[in-house]
Amino acid sequence: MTSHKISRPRKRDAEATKQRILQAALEEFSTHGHSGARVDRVAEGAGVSKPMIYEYFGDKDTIYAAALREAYVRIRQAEKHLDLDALPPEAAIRELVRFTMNHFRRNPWFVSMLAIENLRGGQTIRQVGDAPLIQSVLVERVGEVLKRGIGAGLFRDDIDPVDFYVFIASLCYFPISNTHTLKAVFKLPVDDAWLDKRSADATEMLLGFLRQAP
Amino acid sequence: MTSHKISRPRKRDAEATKQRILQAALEEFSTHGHSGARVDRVAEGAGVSKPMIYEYFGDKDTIYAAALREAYVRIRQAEKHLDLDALPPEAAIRELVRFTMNHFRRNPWFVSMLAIENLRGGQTIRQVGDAPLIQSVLVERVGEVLKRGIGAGLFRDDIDPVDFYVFIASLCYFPISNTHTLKAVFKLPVDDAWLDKRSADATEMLLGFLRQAP
Amino acid sequence: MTSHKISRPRKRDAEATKQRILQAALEEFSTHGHSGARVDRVAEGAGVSKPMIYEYFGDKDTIYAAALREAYVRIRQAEKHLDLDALPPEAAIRELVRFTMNHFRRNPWFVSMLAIENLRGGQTIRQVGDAPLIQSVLVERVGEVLKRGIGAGLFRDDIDPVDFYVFIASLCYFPISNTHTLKAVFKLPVDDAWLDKRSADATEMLLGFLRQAP
Amino acid sequence: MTSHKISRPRKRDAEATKQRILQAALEEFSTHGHSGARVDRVAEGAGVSKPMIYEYFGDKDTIYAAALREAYVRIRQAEKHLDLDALPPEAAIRELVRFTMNHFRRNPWFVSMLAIENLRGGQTIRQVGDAPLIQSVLVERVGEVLKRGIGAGLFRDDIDPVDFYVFIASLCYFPISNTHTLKAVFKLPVDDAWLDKRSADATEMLLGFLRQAP
DNA sequence: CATGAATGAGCTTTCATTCAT
DNA sequence: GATGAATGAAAGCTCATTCAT
Repeated sequence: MTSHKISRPRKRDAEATKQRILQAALEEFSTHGHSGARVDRVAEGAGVSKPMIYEYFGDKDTIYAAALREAYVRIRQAEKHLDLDALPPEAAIRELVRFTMNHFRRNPWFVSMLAIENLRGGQTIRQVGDAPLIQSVLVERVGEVLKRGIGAGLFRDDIDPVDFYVFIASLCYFPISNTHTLKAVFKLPVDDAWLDKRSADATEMLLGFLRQAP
Repeated sequence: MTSHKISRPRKRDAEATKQRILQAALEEFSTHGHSGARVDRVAEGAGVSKPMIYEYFGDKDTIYAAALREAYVRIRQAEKHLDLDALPPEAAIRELVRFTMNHFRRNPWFVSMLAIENLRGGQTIRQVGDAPLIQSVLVERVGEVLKRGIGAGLFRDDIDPVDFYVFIASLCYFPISNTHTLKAVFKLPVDDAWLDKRSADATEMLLGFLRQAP
Repeated sequence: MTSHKISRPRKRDAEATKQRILQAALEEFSTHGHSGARVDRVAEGAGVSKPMIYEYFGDKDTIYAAALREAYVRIRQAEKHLDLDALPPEAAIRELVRFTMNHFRRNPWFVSMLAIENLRGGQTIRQVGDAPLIQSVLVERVGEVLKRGIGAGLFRDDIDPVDFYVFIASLCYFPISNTHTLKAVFKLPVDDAWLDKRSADATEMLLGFLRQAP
Repeated sequence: MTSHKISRPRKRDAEATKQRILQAALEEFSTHGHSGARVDRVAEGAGVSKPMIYEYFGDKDTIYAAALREAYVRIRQAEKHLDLDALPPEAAIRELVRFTMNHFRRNPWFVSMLAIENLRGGQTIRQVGDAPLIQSVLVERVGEVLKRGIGAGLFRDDIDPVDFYVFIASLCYFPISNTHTLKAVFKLPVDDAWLDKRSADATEMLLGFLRQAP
């Protein structure tokens, strides 16, 4: 998420204003959590007055819900850039893992929003529903790759794409989401090099798993 | 007749009170996060007056730090019950994964505290330091098991125990920490059965990885 | 082709708009009081934008003043329908009381405006001045009836018409203005039947008073 | 209601503090109405900080309810000082009217609270219920006097005490509650002399009514 | 030690009013 | 003339923290 000051507010443009608020809200909530977020800071970040925010969204919870939804929308958008069709199955898996790791690494605000929403018991995501907008595109890609791999006799055929995607996500999410405790507790150097190695090892692990007989 | 005689029980009481506060704080912070936690609720949960809490801890941040430390202490305590010495290397790995998964599953407050502290950028854990009290015993166990496995020619010899433990943790942590979004977004039934399957598959994945030539 | 031709309709529209605002304001202020009234709701009720309201009236206090004045204007208008000339004095008094009671009963917004303005210490009515527009027609009628009654030797001759009208008003106003507390505190059934009985009794009371020797 | 600054707050006395808040709330609500009342002013008037008020009462509506109840409690207290037993029936009625008029005149805050609560549709009084604390003592007195008058063959026997009390109240309430509009609209000099005359005339009117055959 | 009473500072939300088109 | 967009100022309410007993 680019945090450089939003370009000078073009006044009297409702849609643009709403978008600026959303952007600021996403920054604020992902950095401070739900209770820690301050509507004042959202207003300042968006370059608008507080009443505008309430005009457009109603109350803090609704701003949060909108920000969470926005997080998913953006991530989904970013995921569309992944194209695995040209790659053979195993290479596709490699690319998938690499992509996922980078995805989380470059969009830590998304990882934060996930953590925050889960800490809240998923109250909001459950209501946002709106599956098509929210569901990861990656799962579809995974499904396609697995099918190709199975067809080529390379992968076992008893793996659910969602379950498998959760493995990928698990391996990529944790080192990013828990960077700080990993550094402090295990003295790990959670930097790009370490994450790249992690990504590579995870890939091997996952491919090994896929190659195993059921 | 000095007051000497009762000074011992007093101390006992004080210690017990402090412990009750810690327990209440742990519950409060893990369920509501740092900003969401309320000192009033901690006091009520501990059955003491608010000034008591300030007497013992100073301010909210310090209570939080103590609760975080307490979380690690308790988890470390629980980890001591794991004994892998009697098991052959591969069985030991299986047990380790099983144990870790159950560990997170049964102590969701710990998972929450990890998420919370990481969202805060690890501010506190970095200061708590106190490594010996905090570092996971599991890493040592992992180290021992890996060594035995390497000695027996079963496992590759280029794996760092900490790195490997992080793989285990990744695979077990994510489905627990992100239960709610997994349910809402992927319609996954994140229940005991699903988690057991996950644990089993993760085990295979990890063993496969250990068996691979470097 | 000047714009002259449409200037008349414009004026008509402007006047009509102003009237709609006044109507909405009257509703709003009489139901919510001065502080409780919301300019937004007046705008919505009148079907115009807020700036329009400020264009026409200036500020909330001025709207209130206009609404109060409007209340008096309307009431005065309604009072014109009372014709006592054909009735003998005692019947005229009966009709007068009946009319007043119904007047308050059917125009509770007027009773409310009176209460509201008095709670505000009469700040506004004092400034509105504008006596001719505001003074009740009823007082004149009362004066005429009393004169006729005195002339006929039926009524005592030391009664001031205004004072007497205030008696009528007192007896009719209170049960309407205080309906809710009367219901709650005295369990009175303040409905049409009860008010009719009240009106009848009040009439006897007032006639008895008029017949008494000074 | 004495409005001179309350004697220096004796700190750390919960009951006294609560009472001071109640006093200040009564002043504030009766002067400014429900929406117009400011919690800040109540706090200042009571010599406490705002949080104290919320600690003791919860929210603005509850403060209002407590103030309304307090108004009734005080009025009932004041009404206890009326003793009619020694007076013959007609004198007792005279005294009753005189007392009621003075009651309203000296406690305008009570008249205001009645008007305010009625403007709110009696929302609160309906919930306060609590009849014994709220019902006027005067009604009982009226009942006793009427009974004595009927027994002495002086009064008609078809008058309900409550209904009759409402006549008294009507005649005394209106000139007080509507002082300001009466002054502004009818140029009436609503002062002590005028109110005394009113009281006297009302008495005659009411006695005449009581003496009439049914 | 222990606590009921109290508060400064800040948070979310509202509202009369104005700007800019 | 008309309005959607915007805001300064304040209102109700909360919370970490301290006082006084």
